[in-house]
Amino acid sequence: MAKRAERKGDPVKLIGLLWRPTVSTGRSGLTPKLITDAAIRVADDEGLDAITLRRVAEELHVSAMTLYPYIAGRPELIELMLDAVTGEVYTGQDLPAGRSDWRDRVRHIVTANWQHHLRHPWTVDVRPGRPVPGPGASGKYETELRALDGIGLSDLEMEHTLTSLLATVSGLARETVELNRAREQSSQSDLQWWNEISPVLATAMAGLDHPTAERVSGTLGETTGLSADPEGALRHATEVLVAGLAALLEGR
Amino acid sequence: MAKRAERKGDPVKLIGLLWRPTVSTGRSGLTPKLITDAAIRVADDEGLDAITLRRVAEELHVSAMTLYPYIAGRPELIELMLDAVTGEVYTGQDLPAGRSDWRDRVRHIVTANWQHHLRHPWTVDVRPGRPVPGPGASGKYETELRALDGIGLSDLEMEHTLTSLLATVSGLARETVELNRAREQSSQSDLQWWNEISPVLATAMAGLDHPTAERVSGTLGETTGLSADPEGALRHATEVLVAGLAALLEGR
DNA sequence: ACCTGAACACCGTTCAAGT
DNA sequence: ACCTGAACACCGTTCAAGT
Repeated sequence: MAKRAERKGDPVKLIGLLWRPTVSTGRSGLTPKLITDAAIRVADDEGLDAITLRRVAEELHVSAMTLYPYIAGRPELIELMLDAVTGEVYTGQDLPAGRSDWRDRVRHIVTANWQHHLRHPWTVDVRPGRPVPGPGASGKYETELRALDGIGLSDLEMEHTLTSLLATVSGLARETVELNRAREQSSQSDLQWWNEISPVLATAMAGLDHPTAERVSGTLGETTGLSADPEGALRHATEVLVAGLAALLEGR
Repeated sequence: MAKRAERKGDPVKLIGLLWRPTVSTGRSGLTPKLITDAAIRVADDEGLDAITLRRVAEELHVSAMTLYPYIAGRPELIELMLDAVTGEVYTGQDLPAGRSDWRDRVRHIVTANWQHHLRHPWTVDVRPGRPVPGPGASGKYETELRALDGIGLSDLEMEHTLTSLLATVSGLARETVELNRAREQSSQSDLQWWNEISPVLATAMAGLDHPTAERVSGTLGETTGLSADPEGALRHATEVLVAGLAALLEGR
């Protein structure tokens, strides 16, 4: 486990794999791309923890050690997986830059990234590192910056807006994904869960007074039926961001 | 690894541990709190991956198996660690609700949480699950909601504002933390790193045209000397949020 | 009654041995 | 030249054995 995190990996080698994924080096017919696609299937179904070289190799009917010459190691494989799905965030739908109103372009970036994380839940579990740009991430970055270009923001403001926007989306997607996982694992709705917890919690918290928290989470539960509402938070955050950018641009 | 994620853990037991951490069950003198504090020291220095029961037990001069009766298991220990540091986000500084301008209260929440994540970098690596409220998280939630109370937002808007705000901070802190880790591990500055990568990358990307991305990351590099700037993105996002909330409130 | 050693079923990765 | 089995140094957790 500790060992996993320690190996550094060679960025130059990774770039080669990212940009030339169909070059085969062996006689088994394997390519980085074939391995990556198989791994994405496994991760979509079983989560990032299921991505072990033994498990992916099994999927491809080879031994785990066969994979090493093609993908260098586990961290590199995950980078390859991430870049592959990142490149598909806008496939099958129109590009954000196509919308005439910049507000709609911002909203489109938000929903496309949200759907992307829910389609590939493991993406919220991947630790970011020093970004080594692959074709997928590069193309997405260009697509999204274009949607923010020409509306009156400076280059730096465009970069900061996009970076923070994507951090908000992925942070809230992470909460949603893990909540869904918890719901599945316990096969309990939020209400059932709460009913099991609350008597114990009431005893534990006896004497403590958190009036604001009680009022607000009471309202949340009554309005949404949920104990936490990251998706609602994202809708709200998107509109606040749009209003804030508009105010910023108007003041010029 | 897969096994780690699979064990569910008993929430009722966890609540007991969270709220009565100094109850000792054995003759070794250990308590959940002592174990938790030792684990936090290890994690602050060596990261979340270093939190193995063997490693924590070594710190306390007992065997790994001794810990089980006190902390139930690794996932529960991490929850205990997280709640403990969460309770200290505002210790040693004034509470956000003390500021007279709500804008300053929002900014205070942002900086306190940012510093918290940088002080305990492992916090950005903990997977959120179904939240089991401990004393630390409950107190912080009350503190932060109070800072947003009475400025004209509905209960639901307060909740959504806080949730999205914290997701943005932790998402950007996560990027910063992992960037710092990568910089330490490679002992390379962003510039050195870039000089090693860019010739290989230029060859790989030959023929591809990403004019907006090139222009914007060029500006970012020239202005900040960095290849990525999550901290700047947070400053920008905070001001946009404040402006957006102000616009929302004015329209009423 | 509490503590712990050995054991189980996993990991990523290396390296020598097979084909 | 490519593929792979055994081995190494780890995990979390269980359970029977020790004190």
